[in-house]
This record gives sequence, C-alpha cells and structure tokens, in this order.
Amino acid sequence: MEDFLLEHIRRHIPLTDEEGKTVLAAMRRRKLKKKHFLLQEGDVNQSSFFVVSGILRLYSVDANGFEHIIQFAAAGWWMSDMQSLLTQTAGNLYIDAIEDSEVWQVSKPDIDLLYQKIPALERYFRLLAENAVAAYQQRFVSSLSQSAKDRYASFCRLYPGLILQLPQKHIAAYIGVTPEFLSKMLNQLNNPS
Amino acid sequence: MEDFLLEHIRRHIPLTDEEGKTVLAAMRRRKLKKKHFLLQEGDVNQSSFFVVSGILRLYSVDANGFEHIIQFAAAGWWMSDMQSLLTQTAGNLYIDAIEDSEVWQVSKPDIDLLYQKIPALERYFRLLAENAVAAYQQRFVSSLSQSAKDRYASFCRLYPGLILQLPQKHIAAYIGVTPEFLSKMLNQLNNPS
DNA sequence: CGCCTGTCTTAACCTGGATTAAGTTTTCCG
DNA sequence: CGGAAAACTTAATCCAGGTTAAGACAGGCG
Repeated sequence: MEDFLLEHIRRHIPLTDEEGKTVLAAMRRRKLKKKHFLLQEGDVNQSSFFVVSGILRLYSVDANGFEHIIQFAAAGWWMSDMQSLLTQTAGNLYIDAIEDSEVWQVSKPDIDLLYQKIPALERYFRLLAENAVAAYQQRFVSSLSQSAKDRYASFCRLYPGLILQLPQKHIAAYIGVTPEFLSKMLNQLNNPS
Repeated sequence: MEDFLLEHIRRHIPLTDEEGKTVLAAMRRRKLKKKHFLLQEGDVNQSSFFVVSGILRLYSVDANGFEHIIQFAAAGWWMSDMQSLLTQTAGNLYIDAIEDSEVWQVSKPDIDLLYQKIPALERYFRLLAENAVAAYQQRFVSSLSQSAKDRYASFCRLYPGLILQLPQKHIAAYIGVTPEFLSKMLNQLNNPS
C-alpha cells in the first residue's frame, strides 16, 4: 500500500529508489470521510489529489442547486480542478468523497520543485494529461451525439466497476439526466414488454 | 511566419537556436484547402497538427450523419484525435479545414525522437495538455449544466473571435443544437418583443 | 431496535429543442 | 456575370427528457 503511488509512476517512467523517496516526501496523506470536501466553489485548488482507496467526484453545482459530475476518480487516479490549479485563482468546482477514502496530495509549489529534482516526472504528468485529454474527447463524442440510453450504455462499457460501486443518482449526474429519468430508463431496459 | 511555432514554444519553455532548428526539421508543412481532411473515421492519427493559419475542426459523425464538433483550432493551436494518436489504433473522429489553412505536423515517431533530443519539450506538451484538460473540464460544466442559450453565451465570451469567423451551423454543432434551433434562438435574442 | 434521512420508484403533466419541409438569401466558382 | 450549391430562416408538429409530487424502501446511527 505504501508503494501504490510509486508503482503507478513506474508504469510510465523509471524511478530510482532515491527519487521514489523524494516523491513520497512531497506527498501529504489524508483520510477523508464520505461526503467531506477536498475543494469547494470559490476555493483555489492548491494541490493535485491521488486516490489510494475509495472514490472521489469532481462536479459543479448549477444555479438551481443541481450537481453535474465531470469526473469520478477511483483508486489509482489523479484529480484536480485543472483550471484553478493552473491559474491559482478561485475555481467553480467541488471535489468530495463518495466513500471513505485515502487521498495523497502534492501542493503546486511542491510539484514544481519535484519537476526540478526529477525531470522525468514531466513525462509522467504529460502522459497522464494526454490520456485525460483522450478520455474527455471521447466523452464529448458520447455527450454530444448519443441519447441518454446510449450514454448509459457507454458508461457501463467504460467503467463496469463503477456501476456496481456507485449510487444511481451519481451515475445520473454523470451521464446528464435526472435520477427520475434514469430510474424510468432502467425499468424500460429490464421490462422490454 | 517561419518563427510562429518557435515563438509559441518559447512562450512556455526556453529553446536554443540549435534546438529550434531541430524542431523545425521534424515538421512537415502542408497547405490545406477548405473542406479537405487531415483525418477521417477509421484512420490512425499518425501526427499532431499545429495550425499556422486558417482554422480546423475536430468532430464526430453520428449514426444519422449529423456532425458534432469537439474542438476548433485556430492559428497557434495544436489538434489531434488524442485517443487514436496515443494508442495508434483506428479512431472515430474527423479533422478537416473550415477555411484554407496552413498546417504543420509532426509524426508520432518524430515527436518521440524530439523528446529524446530536447527533454524540455516534455514540459511544453505537458503544459499544453494540462491547459486542454482545464478547457475540457470547463466545457463539461457548460454542456452539463447550461441551457442552449447559456452555452451560446459562454461560447461568445470564450471565443469572441470565432463567432465572427465561423458559419453559424458550425457553432450550432459545437454547442450541441441544430442549426434551425440556433437560428430561432438568435432571433429571440435580437427581437425581445 | 427504531427512526430518520437519503435513495429509488412511479406517474401525470410540461417544455426545450428536434424534425420536417419550404422558402430565402448568400457565396462561390466556372 | 450567371447558375448551382451552400447557408440561413420560418413555422408546424413531435418527442426525449424535465418537473413535480408522492409513496416505498433502505440502512446507518443513536
């Protein structure tokens, strides 16, 4: 469990033991209870978050108080409000824990120091960001061109584990429908009478 | 004009003249007529594209033949089907020119060589990818939580130059409505009788 | 164990935006 | 400069998905 992050990094770049220690020294660990926040609207996102266990969500809250989920992060995923993190200005997004979670975080200044000490990390985070871009592009295909039913099917195909793990209302907030409509939809799928 | 790309890179990282030449040597230049394709569904995206002049679009075509625009790229923007580029497998997206354009491209093998010769490029492309992630996250806020009218307003705020430059039907395909509905909407905005 | 809050369901009604189908510019290019 | 194709508009009709409201069913906590 101690090595979960280092293993993840080493799947993308080589890292000496020494460098591994430097990385771990920059990380702050914290346990997060269900429903507790890492970030709220108006905060400046100071750190990148790495999920060791549990599951987080990144979401916005609209003018009517409805939540819209931009991304989930299960164990082994990084998450941040990238806009706020990059510009160090107040953001409009929330991050909280859907389940009790363990999260490791690096502050922006510390990560900039890490880039100086271990340039290979530039590559690691480039690859992660490029993968995120690929995932977001594909999600736009889904969200612009598919019906709610097809978006649900895409979600099941892409994240079969999450379907089992998440309450239905969060899946609704991710695929962009109301919980009521998702419920109706699932009934129709199961009783195609 | 020759230095357009190098200036863009130097806004993010320092680059010696020597390194600049190495970068330029890896780029293939091409002129692209309006409506000509850089990429079509089923192709493997072999290169990253940098727009020197003109404007490109990245889009998918749904089962009914309707186009859905994931991103525009004006002068000074990079564009690719990231999924296809990273995995080197057949993609589901199209890239074509909305206007006559000049595009410079680097193939994936060549860019991997550039990373070896000029490690600072890892940082350049990390920063670009992180900015893209920030933009996509914000676009999801818009697309999940705003009405068509508000999405149009957001688009105007974010890309005021493009509003003037683009035919209306492409803006419709970007904000996710039909051209007919966008036309009706604009009328209502102008005649609030 | 019980209750209280959060989650899911059902159903009636409503609306933003799609569809279809003409007509009206505009633009482009031969 | 003319003719065809592309771009935009208008309007009638339709439907996916939202809204509202109410009840059913957990399941975590005191």
